[in-house]
Amino acid sequence: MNIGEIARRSGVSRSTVSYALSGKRAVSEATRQRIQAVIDELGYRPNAAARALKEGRTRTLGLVVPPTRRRLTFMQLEFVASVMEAADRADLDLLLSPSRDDHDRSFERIVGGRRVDGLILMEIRLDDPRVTRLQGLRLPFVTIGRTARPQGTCWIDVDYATLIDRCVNHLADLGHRHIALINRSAELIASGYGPAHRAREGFADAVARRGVEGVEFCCADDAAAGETCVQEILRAHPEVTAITTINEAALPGIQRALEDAGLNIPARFSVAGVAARYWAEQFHPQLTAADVPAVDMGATAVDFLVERVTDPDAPPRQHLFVPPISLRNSTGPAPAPR
Amino acid sequence: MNIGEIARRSGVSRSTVSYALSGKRAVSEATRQRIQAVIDELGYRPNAAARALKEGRTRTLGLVVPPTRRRLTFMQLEFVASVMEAADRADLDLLLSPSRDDHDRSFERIVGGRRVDGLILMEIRLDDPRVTRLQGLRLPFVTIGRTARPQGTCWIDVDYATLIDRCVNHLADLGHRHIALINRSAELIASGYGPAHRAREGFADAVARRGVEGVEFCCADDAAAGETCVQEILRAHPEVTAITTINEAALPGIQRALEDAGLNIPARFSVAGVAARYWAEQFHPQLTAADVPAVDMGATAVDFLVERVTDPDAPPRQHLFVPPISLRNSTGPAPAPR
DNA sequence: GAAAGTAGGCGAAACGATTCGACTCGCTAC
DNA sequence: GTAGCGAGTCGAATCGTTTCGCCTACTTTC
Repeated sequence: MNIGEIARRSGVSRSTVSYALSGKRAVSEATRQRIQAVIDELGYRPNAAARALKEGRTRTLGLVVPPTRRRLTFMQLEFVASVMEAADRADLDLLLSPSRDDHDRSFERIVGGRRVDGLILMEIRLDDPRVTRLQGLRLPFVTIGRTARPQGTCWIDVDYATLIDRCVNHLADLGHRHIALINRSAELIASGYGPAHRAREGFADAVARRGVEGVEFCCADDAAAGETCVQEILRAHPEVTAITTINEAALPGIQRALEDAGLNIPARFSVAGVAARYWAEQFHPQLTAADVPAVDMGATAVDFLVERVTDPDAPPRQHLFVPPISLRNSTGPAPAPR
Repeated sequence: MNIGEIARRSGVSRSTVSYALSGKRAVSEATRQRIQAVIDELGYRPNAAARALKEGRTRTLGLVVPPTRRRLTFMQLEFVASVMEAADRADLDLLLSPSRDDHDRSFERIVGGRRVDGLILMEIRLDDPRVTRLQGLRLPFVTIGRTARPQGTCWIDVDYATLIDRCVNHLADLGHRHIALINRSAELIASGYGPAHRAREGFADAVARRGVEGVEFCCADDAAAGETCVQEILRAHPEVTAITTINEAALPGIQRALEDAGLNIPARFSVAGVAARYWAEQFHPQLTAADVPAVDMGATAVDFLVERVTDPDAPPRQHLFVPPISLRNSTGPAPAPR
């Protein structure tokens, strides 16, 4: 069921069929219709491999996701889903690669075998081997998150520093004087994970500027860790009346620990974070949070990448998302000191 | 950077390079090493499109996931992740397609363009157009879930009927006499979604056999729906003392509504469900549930599919997962009637 | 009415791999 | 001494497209 068969049955040459399909040269309306009729009847679609070979492009994008030993966060999940749909809208296929490093098997397969026209990389570290690898290969890519020197590359990112700054300001405005930051895990920070570093910096700056006292805690990405982390905070820093966090996965545990400690939210304790909107709304009370626009981000990443694929010499585009804080029900005035 | 370049630089023909790489014919150790040295130096990897064209197979699997307007459940997410890793282990690439129907663009692209050697289909309906389409095309596939007549096809599924049966039995053993089933959404049931239908049947059979009273409620896949659903149950059926559910996403709302109604779990009310283990453990108290083995399922699906791709004439394999119920802290003896 | 242009079509050469048949050695067996 | 065989290699065909150059008619233009 190839183009030759279509050509034979419609009594024209293979090239005519090709031109009828692509429209790159004139084909008389009569033959075009004849060809189309045969194609419809036989349900022909050009073979992707042959086309890729000839054209030198695969019409496929790659999405490099972190291997799931560490579970995906809701934000990441939403992002993956939105990339999938954006690629679909652009009539591009999406190849998934679970890789953290440039030597991982699937990364090697996809990049070495030239299976994709461009790549979207998630979970970028400040110093990321995949980025340097791809730069050497002149394979277009967009990173979600920035490396330490992001000037020449194409990226989108969430401005965690500013978001945490806003959370701190919001809490300080409400009268809180002792605020804790629940960051991501210590390993993640040690591995140079940008958002965790930038949240840390934003927090330090904000508490300094507002003259409030801030303490930072690292916390693994799950509810149990969130629970023990809050217990630890309450024990070591009983003066703390508000928490801000970028650790989505810890939220259920944070909430539970506060509840168990009898600290009603928001009357006795406030929580303000950065999270996917859906996730923030699952909480009780619903979480005052900067809603990370994962869906927009996915669409933007695909847009940037497509642009880069079609015109590799265009200056790389970059976008920093700074979503506003949605005021919900988890923050309130600081309780009167006892 | 193609095989011809490698051949030129190592002073042999292209075919010799190919044989040196594949080992399908003898190549003297000396030339093999010479070729390998050139390859290592230049970092050559065979072009996937050319290879696919010649070999007639793409070394790629397709995973058809439901479009995300309706959000993926945790179980589905875990499944996708595990398929991704299993494919990677088998040295196969994974193409993602967000399609519900056989006419969806990406389904058409992937299937029509012969981009994959086989497909894994999620969210199978009892009567699914994609299945009939693929059967006509002789393209290997594995379904997650079964159609109404699954005899000739290759599938894996979770035995929701039996699991709900076990939940009901567990609750009945604890003395509960009025049990509610919180099923998935009414639309899903109307569209012929197997798990929801089979849960319904399993529930009906089990309550009949145990002689307890059962009521079934449909519920959309989110916390808010779960909350109102429980409120409705408590209003319309105040005699109910236990809930069983396959609706993962509703769990936070179920829990919250019971809490707000002052019904302590498990002292005053019991909940037993079917859920991803991680999700079940996030609850408070942790949920007594049949832990759906999403990771095993992903690996099995890939195994079955690979087997079918390599030997299309082998009888199609099938597997019904019946995970045991993990007793956690959300079920207890029925409260004494007031 | 010849030159020039255009619409419509065809054939063949790519793209980069794999694989089949054929060829040349050197060795063994009779 | 020659037939047979296996190891090692090469050339050419092939997979299914796209695209370039060329060719033929037919129209237009002066």
